[in-house]
Amino acid sequence: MPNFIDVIIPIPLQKLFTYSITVSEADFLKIGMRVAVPFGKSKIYTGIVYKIHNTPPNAYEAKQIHQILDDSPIVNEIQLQLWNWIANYYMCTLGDVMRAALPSAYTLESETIVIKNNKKTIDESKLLDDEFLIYEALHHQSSLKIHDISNILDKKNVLPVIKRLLEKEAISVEEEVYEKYKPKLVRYVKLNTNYASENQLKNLLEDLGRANKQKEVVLTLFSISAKTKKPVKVSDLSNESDASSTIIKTLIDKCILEEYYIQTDRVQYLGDDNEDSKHLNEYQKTALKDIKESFKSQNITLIHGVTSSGKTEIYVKLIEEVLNRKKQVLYLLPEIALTTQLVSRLQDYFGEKVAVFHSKYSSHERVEVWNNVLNNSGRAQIVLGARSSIFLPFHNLGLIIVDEEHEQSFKQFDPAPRYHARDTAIVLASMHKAKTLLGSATPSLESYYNAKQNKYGFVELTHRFNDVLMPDIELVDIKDKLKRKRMKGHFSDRLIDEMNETLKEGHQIILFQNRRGFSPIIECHTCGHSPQCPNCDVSLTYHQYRNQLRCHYCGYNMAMLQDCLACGSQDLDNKGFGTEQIEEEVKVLFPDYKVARMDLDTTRGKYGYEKIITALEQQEIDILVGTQMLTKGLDFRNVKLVGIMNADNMLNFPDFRAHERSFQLMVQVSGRAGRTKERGKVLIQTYNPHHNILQQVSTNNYIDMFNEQMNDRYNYKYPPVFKQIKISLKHKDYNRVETASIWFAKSLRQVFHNNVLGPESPPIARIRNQFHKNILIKIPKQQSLSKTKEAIIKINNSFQSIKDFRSVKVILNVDNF
DNA sequence: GACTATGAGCTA
DNA sequence: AGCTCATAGTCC
Repeated sequence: MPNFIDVIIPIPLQKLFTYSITVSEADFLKIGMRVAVPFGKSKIYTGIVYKIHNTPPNAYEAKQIHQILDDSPIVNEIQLQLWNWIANYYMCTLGDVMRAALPSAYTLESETIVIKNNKKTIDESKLLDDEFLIYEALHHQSSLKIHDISNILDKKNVLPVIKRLLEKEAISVEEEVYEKYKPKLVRYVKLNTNYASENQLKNLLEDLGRANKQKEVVLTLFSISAKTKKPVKVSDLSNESDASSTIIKTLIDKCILEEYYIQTDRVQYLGDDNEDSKHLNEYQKTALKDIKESFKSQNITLIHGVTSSGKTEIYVKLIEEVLNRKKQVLYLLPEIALTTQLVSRLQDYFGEKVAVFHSKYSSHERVEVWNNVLNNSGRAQIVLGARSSIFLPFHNLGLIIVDEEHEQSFKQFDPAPRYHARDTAIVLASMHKAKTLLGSATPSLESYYNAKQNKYGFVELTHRFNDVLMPDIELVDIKDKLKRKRMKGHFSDRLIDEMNETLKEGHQIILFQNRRGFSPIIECHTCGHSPQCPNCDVSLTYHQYRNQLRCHYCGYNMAMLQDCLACGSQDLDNKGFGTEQIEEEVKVLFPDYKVARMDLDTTRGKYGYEKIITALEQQEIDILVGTQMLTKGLDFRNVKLVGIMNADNMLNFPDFRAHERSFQLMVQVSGRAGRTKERGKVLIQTYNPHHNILQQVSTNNYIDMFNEQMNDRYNYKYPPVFKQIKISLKHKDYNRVETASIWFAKSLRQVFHNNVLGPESPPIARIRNQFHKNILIKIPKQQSLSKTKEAIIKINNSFQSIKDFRSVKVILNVDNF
C-alpha cells in the first residue's frame, strides 16, 4: 500500500514536498486532487498531489496530511504534464506554475485567528496600551484576524504583541482554513403549502385585510408565477411589487411565504437562439479549404489575413466542425480584445457553448468556468480566453486558435511563470493531438519565419471583406511643417484639414499617441531641473486631470508643482506629449465635437473600457484619442480617419523589436480606418518620413519589412534566428548588484563565450528602489536549449552559494520578447 | 511566499 | 536593558 505522496505547494521552491498518508487515504487519493497540508510551524497550504509512492524520505520525517479537499481530481494528467513543460522550459518552479494555473479560490491558505480566552479573567490594568486595545476589541468582536490587528494598532509587525497576550493567557490563537469558493445561491420564495388550496388562500387574503402592502406582495407573487411558470426570485418579487425586503421578511416570518435557495452559475449567457454561421465569400472559402488542407500535414498553421478580411468567420466554420467531432476548442485572444464585441459575436453562433475566461472575472467566476471545462459541460465547449486560459482542465481539445498571434501581451513578464501563451498553446495542442491555428494581420517575425521554414503551414487572405479598399496612408513630415510654421500644437495643417473634412461628412476619427498622461517631463526653464520619482530613475509624468505628477513604474504620485523644487522659479516647461495633451488640444481645435480618451487611466474598473467602445459605436464620440489599446481587433463601422500623432518615439524605442512592433502597431491602427464601403485615410506624422518602416507601412508591404528585419536579426544574432534568455539581477544596493552581475556574466562567458551580453544597466536602472542589471544570452539554433539551461542553473546554484550574493534577486526569463 | 530566529541600532 | 526593524535561513 502506498503511504507517501509528493505534493506541489504554491510557493516558489524547487522541490516537491513529501507527506505521509493513512491506508484509507491511500485508497481514496488520486493524482491531481488537492490536499491541505501543514507547512512550517503553523501554516496550512493547499497542495496538488503529484505522485503517490512508497519511498520514505531519508533526511526527515514526513508529516501527515491534514485533509483531502476533493472527491475527484481537479487537475488532470495532461495539465500536470504541461505544468512540467512550463517549469522546465521557462525555468521556474512547479509552485510558480500552480499559482498561475489554479483559480485563487482553489488554493486556500490558513489564516491565524485570535480569540479571547474566556477561561481566565484578566486584570486589564496590567495590560500595556496596545495589548489593551486588542483585548478591548475582542469584547466587541468574537475573533480577529492578524490583518485586523495590524489595522487596529496601525503597524506592521504585530506578532510580539500577540505573543505577550498569549503569555498572559488573555487570548488564544487558532488556524482557520476555509474553502474560498462558495457556490452562488439565489434566494427564491414560494407560498407556503398551507395555502395551496383556493379556500385557504381566500382566508389568507382576508387575514391580511389591513396589511395592504403584504397583500400586494402575495398577489404579485401570484401574477409572476402565473406568467413565467418558473420559481420566483426574491429580487424579482421585491422589484415587481415595489416592496422592501422587510415586508417580504415579515411574510416569511409569518410562515406565509417560504424561502429556498438554488445554486446558479455566476456567468450566464442570456441570449436567444443561435444564429447560423454566415456564408463565406470566395476568398474566405479558399482560405478555409487551404487551412484544412494544411492541417492534413501540419499541426500548426499560420493565417496571414489583412485587417478586416473576415478571419473570425473562418474560425467559426472551423470551430463548428471540431464541435461536431465532440471536441473542445480554445480560442485565445489578447486580454484587451476580449470585449463584448467579439464575445457576443461568437455567442450569436454558439450560444451557451461559449465560456469566457479573463482576468476581470472574479475568482469565483473562474472556478465555475474551470469546473465546466473539467466536467466537459455543454457550457464550455468553446473557451474564449486570455493567456491564462491555457491552464484550464481540457481533456479533449480538438483545436486551439491563437488570434492576434503577434501580440506581445501573450507573454507574461512579471511574476513567474514567464510563459508565452502562444508557444505554450502549441505544446498543449500537441499533448492533445490537436491542431493550432495562428492568425494575424501582422504576424510576428518568428511565426512567419517558422511558416517560411515549413515548420508551420501557411495560408494567406489578401482581400478585405466586401472588397473594401485598404486605407490610403499618407506620411506627413512635421520637421518641414515646423519650419514653415504650419503646426498648431501637435497637429499639422494636413491633419487638421483631413479632420475637418471627415467631421463635416459625419464620420469619426481616431488619434493614436503611444504615451499616456499629459507630458512625460516637466523641466524648469531657469535651472533645467526636472522632478524625478524618489523610488525609480525616471522623470515624473504630468497628469492634468488630477493635477498630479505620477511615476508609471511604481505608482508614486505627488501634487503638481507650482514652482521648481531646485531653484524656485515658476517658469516650468512641459516636454513631450501624451494622450491627455492631445485630448486638450483637440478640444480647443474642434470645440463643437465630442472628444474622448482611451488609455489605462480612463479604462480602469470593470466596464470602463466597454463604456468608451459603446459610446464610439453609438457615435456619441466624434474623435477618440488613445494609446495602443485602440489597435486590438475592434470593429468600428464609421471611423474614416486615423491620425498617428508621432511615429518616431516608437521607432526609436531601445529594443531589437522596435521596428517590427512599430510596423505591427501602425498597420493595426490603420486597419481601424474605413471598414465599410468608403475608403479610409491614415495620416502618419513623423520627423523622418523616409524611414524604411514608414515606407513599408504606407505601402502595407509586410514581405519587405520581414526581409529587411530578418536581415538585421541574422546580422545581430537576434530571435528568431537565435534564441535568447535574459537574466536580471535586482538589489537595493547598487554596488552589490554590480559585483554580483559581473560575477554571473563572467561565469556565463566561460561556457558561452561571446554569446553573453552584459551586464548592462537597463534604461531605467532603478525601479521601486531596486537597482537592476541585465545579462543576455544568445543561443544559436544548433546549440541544445536544455543543455544551455542546465549550465545556467548550475551557475545560478554556485551563485546562490556565495553569501554576499544570496540576497540578490535573480530572474530568469526565457524568450524574453 | 511567509514565518522565525538572529543581530544591529535606537531610546530611556 | 528593552524595544523595533532588517536580514538570513527554513519549510517535507
